[in-house]
Amino acid sequence: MVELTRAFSFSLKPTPPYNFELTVRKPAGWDLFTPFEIYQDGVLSTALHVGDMLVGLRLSSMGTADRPEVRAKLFTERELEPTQKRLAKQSVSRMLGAEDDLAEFYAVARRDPILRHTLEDLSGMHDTYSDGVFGPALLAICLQMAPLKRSEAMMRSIIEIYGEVAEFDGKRVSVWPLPKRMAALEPVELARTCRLGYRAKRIVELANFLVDRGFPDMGELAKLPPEDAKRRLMELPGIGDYSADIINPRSGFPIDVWSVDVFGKLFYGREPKNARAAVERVKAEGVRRWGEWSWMAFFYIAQDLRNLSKKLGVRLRLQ
DNA sequence: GCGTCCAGGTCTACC
DNA sequence: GGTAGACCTGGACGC
Repeated sequence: MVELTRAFSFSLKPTPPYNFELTVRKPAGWDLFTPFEIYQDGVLSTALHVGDMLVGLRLSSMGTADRPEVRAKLFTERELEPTQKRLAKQSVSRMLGAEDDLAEFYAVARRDPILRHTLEDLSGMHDTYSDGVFGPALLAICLQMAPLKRSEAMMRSIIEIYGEVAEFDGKRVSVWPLPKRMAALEPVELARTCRLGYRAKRIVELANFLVDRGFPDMGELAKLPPEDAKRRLMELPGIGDYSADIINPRSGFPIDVWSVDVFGKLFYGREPKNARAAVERVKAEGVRRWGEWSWMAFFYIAQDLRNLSKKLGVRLRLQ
């Protein structure tokens, strides 16, 4: 456990519309940074690594979706220099999607027969990002070839056994481990302790790749053309087309055997008979329809399945 | 209770 | 360059 006793506060003025609650607590249950974060009375207590530094974060909203203001208190083990504080504030702003302008996507969505329904429910929901690729990559690997329940169990085990616990503001929050911690493990041990099966070997190889060769963080990846960022991500051990689409910031259309049913039904009115065989076809149709906004379309639809089922009169498989 | 199937993919050997 | 087959595990399902 790491006690984070130093703190500084700041506020962010995100680009409106910005709905704080929808952004930090996604309707489909996607975590902001860790499954162990705590949301109570409009306040999110979470923790993460910024670079190699463990930080705690207390987030709340002081504004509205149209005039947003996010109050943040950042906790660290040691006092930060002014420059470090400025960089940390920039990182938090980027990770919360505070600088992303939704206007162009919303213009596309309002004209789209499927997406327009999601705007009624999710207006102001921004996509969020982690700092490094290791956490999202672990998530993607745990999602491979497993029911969601089992994927969640694997992720929780990794964090509980090998992650760090941040203690700050009277709370304890467990976070994803850093690559250097996982690189030192024996795959057999990791597989046994976290019930990871063949994924353990891939995770250790991935950790060693990141430690030995380095890799751009999410901010650097976001500056690359999306196809270049995806190519870089697919160089990582255990990361293929689907996983790269999950990790790639602001890009991708990650169709798998679950989402192929959902989007098959939305596009063609029925679930494909052979889900695996239909992945490429459904993915191509999504990219054809939504182009550069494919990821945002996927993101908004995935968060709104229950409402879309009612509004469109189709039965969509929930997550 | 037991056997079989398959799930929010990726990698490798083989052609 | 394309593709079948292997890969951990555990819940669901049929019998």
